[in-house]
Amino acid sequence: MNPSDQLIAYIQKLNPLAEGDREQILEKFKFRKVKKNEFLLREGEVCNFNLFILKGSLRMYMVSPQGQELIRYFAFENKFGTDLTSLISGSPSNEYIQAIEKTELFQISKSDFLGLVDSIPAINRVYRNMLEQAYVTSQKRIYNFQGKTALEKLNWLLEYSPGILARIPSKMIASYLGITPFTLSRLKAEL
Amino acid sequence: MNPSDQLIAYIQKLNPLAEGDREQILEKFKFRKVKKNEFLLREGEVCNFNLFILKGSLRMYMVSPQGQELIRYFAFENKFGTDLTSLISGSPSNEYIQAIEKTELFQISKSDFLGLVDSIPAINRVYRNMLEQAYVTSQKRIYNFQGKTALEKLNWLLEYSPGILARIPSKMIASYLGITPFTLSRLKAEL
DNA sequence: CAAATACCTTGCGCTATGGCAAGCGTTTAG
DNA sequence: CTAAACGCTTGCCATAGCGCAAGGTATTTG
Repeated sequence: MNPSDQLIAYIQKLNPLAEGDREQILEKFKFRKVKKNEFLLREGEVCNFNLFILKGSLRMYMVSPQGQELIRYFAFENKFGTDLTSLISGSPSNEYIQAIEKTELFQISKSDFLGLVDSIPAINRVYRNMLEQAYVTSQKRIYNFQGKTALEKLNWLLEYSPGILARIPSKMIASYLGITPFTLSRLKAEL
Repeated sequence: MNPSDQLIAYIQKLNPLAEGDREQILEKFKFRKVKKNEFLLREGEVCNFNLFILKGSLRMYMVSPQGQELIRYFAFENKFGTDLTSLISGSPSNEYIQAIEKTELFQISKSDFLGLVDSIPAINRVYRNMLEQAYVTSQKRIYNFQGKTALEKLNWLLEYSPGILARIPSKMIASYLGITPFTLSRLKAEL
């Protein structure tokens, strides 16, 4: 499937498009290839774009005062990704967004995106869905990590995202789970 | 300050009210007193209301499959509180909402609230603020708990919510922090 | 292709936190 | 007002997970 069809298919799963919407939408989304480890956003920058991932994966993370990377989210193909907090507020981001693999994506500026949100009902629905999902996802993460052992957290991750261990460096999985790479390595040995 | 003024003051801090808005708003919010430990929502029920707390406090929590209570949020005076996930989706809640203290609040039905969101700009702003805050709060919680020790989590809580230890049972604080009451008790002894 | 780099694993000892039991103080309810 | 219930503390022991160091493997880069 070509990139444009992939995006349109995603949108149409949420809401049908009216005559002419397709062109209006595709006009604003810019295709972009990013290399492995390339940054799309760095701490301190204002996030003024939204991304739709076609192929590959990104990670969103912050760096703690002690210099430790804390991963908040892995974004794979057919997901929108951005730093919502910075996007909404217009304030500088606390996060980095970085490609984990060689990645292909569509990028749209904040103003173009918000324009489409207002003018095209299907995109309005996409945005609402993003906000709701973002909230629900973070709630789930809180509830599933609360007082859980490393093994329980790992099992939870593997359940809703099987195969992730083979795709993403263990180091990053550990950071996402809030455990050390050592502990993760030992757990994997017992699976 | 009387309850009506308290609510109106809260709203006006976000956005000014137009002529006649006050009456329209107050008409829809019902004053309600709840006893300590009284439930406002139970797991399995659909959350079709929004609450504004005038006095007292609520807790939102879920019960894990192992029967453990996991507290997500404490809501104090001058805060809106609801189960956003259930409210938005219309699906049954995974949470309980319970009064921690004797509490006075305003309750508004989902439909009345969404009506005001559409008809009164200031309320629209209130809702947007709720959504953004909800998301930002949960992000903060994730980042501040990730790989942190019990003491670090406690210090973080005390910083943004000093005095909470004197007001809320330790048991609940422990549940919120994801540690055992025993550990919390020991930490308090060292503060 | 080779050297350098990054990543993963594993062993060892240590510490923080959990689990449990007992005792105390305070709140609740008849 | 009293008994029961509940919540908090504290001691003791068990253990999960961390920190560090060393060695092996894979990946990157020139």
